[in-house]
Amino acid sequence: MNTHELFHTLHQLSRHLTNTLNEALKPLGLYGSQWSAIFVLKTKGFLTQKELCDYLFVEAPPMTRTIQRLVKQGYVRQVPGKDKREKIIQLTDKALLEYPKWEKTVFETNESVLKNLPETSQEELLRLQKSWLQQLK
Amino acid sequence: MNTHELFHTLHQLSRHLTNTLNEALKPLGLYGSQWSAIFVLKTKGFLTQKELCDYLFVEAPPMTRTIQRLVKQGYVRQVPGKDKREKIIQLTDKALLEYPKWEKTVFETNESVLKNLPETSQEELLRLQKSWLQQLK
DNA sequence: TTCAATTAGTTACCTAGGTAACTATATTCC
DNA sequence: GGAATATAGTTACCTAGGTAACTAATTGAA
Repeated sequence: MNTHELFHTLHQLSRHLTNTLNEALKPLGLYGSQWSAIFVLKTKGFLTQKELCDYLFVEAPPMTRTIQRLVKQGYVRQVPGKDKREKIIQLTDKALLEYPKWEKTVFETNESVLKNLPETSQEELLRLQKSWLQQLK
Repeated sequence: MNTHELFHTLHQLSRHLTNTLNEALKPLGLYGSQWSAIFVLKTKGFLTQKELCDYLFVEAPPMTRTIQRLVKQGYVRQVPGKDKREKIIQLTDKALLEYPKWEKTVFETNESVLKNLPETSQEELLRLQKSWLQQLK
């Protein structure tokens, strides 16, 4: 098995998709890292920063930065938790208003990079990736 | 098809593997980006910086940094080309001497993260990734 | 109960990789 | 041949994400 090629193509795919997403989000004034946090917050309602980190498997410092940017743009609110160390994060009305446009853009971008990959391949790829990722944790 | 999950797991896999590789290379005094350049130089002999960029699908500025670090460590030499804008990059004897150890470390790291993923899955994954990547270019 | 250990979040600084703007050399076209 | 254009590489600066060291709050144990 050519493990080198496997890692190399995976790395390139990831970079390519990140770049494509960032380019699509640029006119909306968002970055990919912000979108990933927004997406989780939209589906989960509200979370502490720690929970957001755990969910996205990202360390705390980059998450602090992402959230501070979102706060500055008025898309996210930080509410102190019962445990006063915690900050509970939630989307603002402004964000909820913009959300459908963001989601549409991301969805269309995803579709466009997948349009030549058969549906069965997409599903097989997802299955293999999930299985691999699970074994790594 | 859940495109979001597909991109999310791909991104996480890529990050996880990058981190694992960097951790394994740390005691050798190398970073992953340096290894990827070294690997290409070892298999191709010598290349201009431009050719290295094209091969790794990386922009010129990060490649400049990677090479400058390798030059500083004495693992790489920059020779002016016939076209005086170009710099031809080649591994030094010092690098060639260390190479087997580096390769062994990387190989073992790759094996360790793949050990629970069946060979057939690995091959299928590589096939799907290559096919997808090809369609994106 | 008080003092040590743990935890949530921040700050500072590192690598990876991207764009924009620049320099210096090559190429093209009149 | 000389001016415009293209190309290789560098520099400056941006985001993404990592570790180490720190603060403040909480938990646990003597």
